[in-house]
Amino acid sequence: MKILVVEDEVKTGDYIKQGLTEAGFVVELVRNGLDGHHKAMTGIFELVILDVMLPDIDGWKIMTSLRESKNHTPVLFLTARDSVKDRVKGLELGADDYLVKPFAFAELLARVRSLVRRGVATPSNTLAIADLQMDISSRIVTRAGKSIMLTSKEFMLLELMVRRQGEVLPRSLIASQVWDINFDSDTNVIDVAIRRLRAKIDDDFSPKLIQTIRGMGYKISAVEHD
Amino acid sequence: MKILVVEDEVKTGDYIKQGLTEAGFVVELVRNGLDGHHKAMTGIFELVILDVMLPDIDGWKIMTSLRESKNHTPVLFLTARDSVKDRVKGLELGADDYLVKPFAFAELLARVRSLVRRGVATPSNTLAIADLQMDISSRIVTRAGKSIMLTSKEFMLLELMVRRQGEVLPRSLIASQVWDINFDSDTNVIDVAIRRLRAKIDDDFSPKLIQTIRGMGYKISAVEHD
DNA sequence: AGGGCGATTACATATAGATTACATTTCTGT
DNA sequence: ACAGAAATGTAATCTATATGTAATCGCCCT
Repeated sequence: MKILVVEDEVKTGDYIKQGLTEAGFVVELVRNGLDGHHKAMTGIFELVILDVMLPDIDGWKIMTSLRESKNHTPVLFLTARDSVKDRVKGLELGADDYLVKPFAFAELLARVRSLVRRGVATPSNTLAIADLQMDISSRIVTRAGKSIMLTSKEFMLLELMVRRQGEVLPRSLIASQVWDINFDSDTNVIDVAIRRLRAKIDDDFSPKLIQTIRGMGYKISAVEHD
Repeated sequence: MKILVVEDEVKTGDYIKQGLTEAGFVVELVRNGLDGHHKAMTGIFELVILDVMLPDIDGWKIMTSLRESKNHTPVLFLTARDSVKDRVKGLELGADDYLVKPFAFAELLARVRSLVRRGVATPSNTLAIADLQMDISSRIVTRAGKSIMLTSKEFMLLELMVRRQGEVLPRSLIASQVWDINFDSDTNVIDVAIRRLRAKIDDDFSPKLIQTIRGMGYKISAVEHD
């Protein structure tokens, strides 16, 4: 659930980042159009929040360029007050929604949620695998009926794995989705995080959900392999 | 809770906003139909006050569109003259009330209060969680039968949390719903407010209702976790 | 058997939130 | 209009803990 925010105003950017992070998203904040464009093109984001007014490349160009290269990541525009033209223009270029500054956070969150939901198949806000259940909005995780408290990182990690259950997730993928993108490879945060997660959800009595695929990464699945 | 006012006449708009703010509501004022419509659609408002006569999209259209997309936020119309046709039209479209301009502010306030209290989400005007009860209109809160006096901010905060019990509410969301904070992330008003609320409703004897979800926000729920 | 990968553990540190005291603003009653 | 009280916001300090780092262990695998 990664969101890219391209915003040059420091305060606004920080505000958005913090808020969305609290709401459970992984947020990457970039303060200029060039980097923004570059990052957006990688396509690993589920949503791009784009300020129209940027010092270098403006929001429209990024948007246009994105769509030209068949990138259909939902885009939410931030426009200045009193520029109805801008909003119309944005929607014509293929933006999915817009927001007029200044805005209340609740409003941003509402829009983000609706855009993200549209993109991904999340009918309800609960995920499950075997006897493990996770409710995204209340952040309650249960295994065999017993409720489990997870920390923020643990929760994000588990959410990612359950969303893509059955797949083997390379460390690099996990790193880019749960941690910040530029990641020095000589760290073992992920291993440690997995360890901590296992300690909480895979006790000795039930079948192990998290498997290690040596040399490849980690996988979560209901059936145990040898 | 939050009220959206869509009104193009500057003077009237400011007047309404100021009055309602003084009456303890959080008010968002928008001066054209396009933005008004857009904002109303987010559904974060408890009431929408709509001027019928707007330069771009008129009030009826906004209303209709809102109802078409299953948005049942109460709507209060402001009409220019007392034409029975208009009144009927409005009510047919699903408006909840109307007011003829010019009006005395006291009158507006009375209607607003009655609409807000019987909001869709609250068939009765009491909310409850575990052994805590809150009567919205009389503003009486009791825990285990014992009545508790809350200040205005405390009440709004609790009301928000109880209305969305079980959900984790990010600080920024709380800020935008209970305070009129938009871009001021470096304040700890919310933490302090929570502290004060806890002191009143979560004593040492009964199970704690308000939980802190580190890095995420706060949540109110009947069941305690470890 | 040994090289490499992952598991495990202990530790350091950064940070979020709790708490408290104080300042300021708003309300109330005369 | 004023004084005093109550509510609310600000700031500083304290505390708990989430998370990252690094060092060591263990065990597959060819």
